[in-house]
Amino acid sequence: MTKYEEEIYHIITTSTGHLTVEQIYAALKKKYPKVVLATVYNNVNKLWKAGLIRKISVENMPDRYDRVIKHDHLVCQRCGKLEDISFHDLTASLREQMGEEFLFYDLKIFYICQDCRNSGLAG
Amino acid sequence: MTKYEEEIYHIITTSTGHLTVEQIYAALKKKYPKVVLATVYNNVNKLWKAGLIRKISVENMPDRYDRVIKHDHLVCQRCGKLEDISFHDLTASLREQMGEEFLFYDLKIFYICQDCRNSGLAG
DNA sequence: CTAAATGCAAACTATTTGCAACGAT
DNA sequence: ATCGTTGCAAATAGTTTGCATTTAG
Repeated sequence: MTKYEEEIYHIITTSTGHLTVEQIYAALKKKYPKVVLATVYNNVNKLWKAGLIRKISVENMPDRYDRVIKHDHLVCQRCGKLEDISFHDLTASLREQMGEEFLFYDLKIFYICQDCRNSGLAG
Repeated sequence: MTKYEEEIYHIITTSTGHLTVEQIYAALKKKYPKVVLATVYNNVNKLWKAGLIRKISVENMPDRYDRVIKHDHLVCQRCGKLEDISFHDLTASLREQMGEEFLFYDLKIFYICQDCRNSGLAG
């Protein structure tokens, strides 16, 4: 692992923030002011292809990166905030219903987070 | 509903193909050669905001559009192909585990489709 | 020395926006 | 007349690529 790869991996896996490339870039820049965005993209892709980090795509937002340990996600439909949550594992049940092996599954629950519910705009 | 809105809605809901904007555009152009891409984007967004169609984001591919009737998705990790599948409904179980209401959930199962498994490149 | 990683700019893909012209009330 | 829709071009966001330079083994 190169310096940046290691650092980026560290940033992603120690944050609970489900960071975007821009956010990783900003964090990395504090320590290495000369780094450029493309380097972050390159490294994030490398880590992802190596299976060391997880990529999360949500409609209408930039991709975010996360630890690979198995867990599900709660997505606020209003502000886009992402939180980890671990529901009962579905692997066995899904495999049985499918009648076939699969690689992994991705479960997202969309809701309105407490912050958004509080900050008015009822609905 | 305008002419295009209606037509686009029709294309999306009668296809099983989980079409991208480009594909919708191509289909629409056969009937209305003068339509432009931006119009497809605008209408697709309008339909989506109105809750009439569903948007599907998968890592590393353009968004696709689908019917709104509740169902899950099978995604081929290799070629990106998307298929519908309906697993046992998880709503009650998730709500119970969450202890809170949510809007909806999104379940994707990643696998290698038969076509990809056949066409060599073992693994 | 060599191969891989980085900085940088340019390219590219997907998508959105501004605006003038058009079309349907 | 008015207001939303369309065509069109330009802008933007997110991401990838090519290449010369730097860095690490």
